[in-house]
Amino acid sequence: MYEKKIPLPLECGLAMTREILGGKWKPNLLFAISEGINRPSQLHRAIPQSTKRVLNLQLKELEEFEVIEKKIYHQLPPKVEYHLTERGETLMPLLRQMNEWGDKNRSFIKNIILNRTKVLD
Amino acid sequence: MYEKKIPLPLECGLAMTREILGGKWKPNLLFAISEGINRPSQLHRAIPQSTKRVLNLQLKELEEFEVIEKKIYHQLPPKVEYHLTERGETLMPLLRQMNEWGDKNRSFIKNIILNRTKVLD
DNA sequence: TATATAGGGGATAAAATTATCCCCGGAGGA
DNA sequence: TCCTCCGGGGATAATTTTATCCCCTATATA
Repeated sequence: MYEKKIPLPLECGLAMTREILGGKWKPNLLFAISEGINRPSQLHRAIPQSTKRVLNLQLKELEEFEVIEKKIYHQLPPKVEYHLTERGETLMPLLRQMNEWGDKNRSFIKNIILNRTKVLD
Repeated sequence: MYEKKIPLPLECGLAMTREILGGKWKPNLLFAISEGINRPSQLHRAIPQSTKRVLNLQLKELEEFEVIEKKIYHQLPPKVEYHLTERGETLMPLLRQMNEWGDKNRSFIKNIILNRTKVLD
């Protein structure tokens, strides 16, 4: 695991939340898991822009902070499931709000992004 | 401005919100501005872990997405104020929730972070 | 035998974000 | 004259995060 050289401010609530939800795919993973997409391969299919590898890394971090838990079925073929913990459930209202805000403002943001380069020529 | 090589998924609400709030100091800036800390120098004093430079960059991005607006008083010495736009106001519930969640879970997260290295020896 | 599925990770490259350094103009005070 | 404050930014380094590549076990199926 990567060890930060610049420590994060442990007194700041915003920084704490950022530490948990800051990963690029973490909100999507949590959302998907909350919707019953629990197995690694399913999650990868649900988020195909990412990679197995990256998703595994982010899942591991979510697990480290006990926001999700990993159930390993010792079978062959192997089976693994991720589920939200109680702590993880408390994040869902936040995630839903994020998703809503993004949806409501999408077209506006989209325009700004798409027009950035076009304005210059 | 940096131009992304990997485009962000414009269809995803979560990604949209991340695009706006993802910067390291953006939540803190918005929070501070909402509390009446409006001038650049004040903001820097409020967030001394960061730098004028970095704060300026992040403020500019927040401005680009019309989450804050910049009022320039053409005076000497110069005076500048940032204020939330209506769009920016709609982010505040989200930011407050982030802050609360982080506060409530701080001690737990703190322990995990602080014990990471200690466990190994 | 070859390919697909399930699960996984080490090593390294690339991308993206932050930080640092040092400079600018102009006003005011010691 | 020197230092402080207000505002700002270019250039570049450093840090941090993601992505890519390729390999692993084992079962099942064409």
